[in-house]
Amino acid sequence: MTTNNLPQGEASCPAENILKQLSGKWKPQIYRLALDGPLRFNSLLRQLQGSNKQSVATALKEMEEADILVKTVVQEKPLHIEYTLSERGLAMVSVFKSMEGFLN
Amino acid sequence: MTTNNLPQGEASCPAENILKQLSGKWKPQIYRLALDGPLRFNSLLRQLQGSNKQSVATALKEMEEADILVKTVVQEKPLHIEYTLSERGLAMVSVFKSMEGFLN
DNA sequence: TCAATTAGTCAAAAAAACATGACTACCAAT
DNA sequence: ATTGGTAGTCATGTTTTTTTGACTAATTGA
Repeated sequence: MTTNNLPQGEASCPAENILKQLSGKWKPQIYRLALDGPLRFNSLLRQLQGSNKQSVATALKEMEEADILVKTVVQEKPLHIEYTLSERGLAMVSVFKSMEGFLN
Repeated sequence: MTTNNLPQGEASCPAENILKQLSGKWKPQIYRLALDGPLRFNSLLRQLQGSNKQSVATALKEMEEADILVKTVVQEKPLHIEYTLSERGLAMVSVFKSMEGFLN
């Protein structure tokens, strides 16, 4: 059992939720790449040096659940999936911008 | 060995460093309490329900190393230690402010 | 001098996060 | 029919983070 039992993913400090949604080994990089355009699984995997399917899949799923990314099935030539920043995800660029002043 | 070998705590994505400095199970709460005034170890421990000495000590040390908190020995009545937000730490309030728009 | 409060450290265990390798399933082209 | 690309899942193992409980050491008040 976890030590503090709060409703559902609710932290005692508001920022905790956002921090969790953005942190982890791959999420910041995924977020950054998503700013440049839609992401595709295998391509992403190749771009994230040292990553692996499992971790990337988990990160994508969590970011989707957190409404940062939106997953779309693209009905085209090779029928594939795209991950794009949601409206909320795009708005979060302000959070990253605010961090840029602290690059020690 | 870690999968990516970059200089020293340098991440491939600038925000990663800041995110690391602020995340962890206790850091956001500690940060928040520090906004209200100087922190003292035992008092902090009591306020952070479900925490433990070790984790709090580690968080404090890391936040000090990241120049978020400053540790001071206070030469007073019961001779104690205080943790206060550094200039940089205080400035980081803007990062937390920017997160407040995303309280899902 | 005894007990409490100050602020921790240390070794070990438990829990959470991350990585590995095998496997699945669909579609398209050869 | 087989190969290769799409996007994953699953069980397992390793690594990192967090917790537990015992211990230390200086200071203070009775």
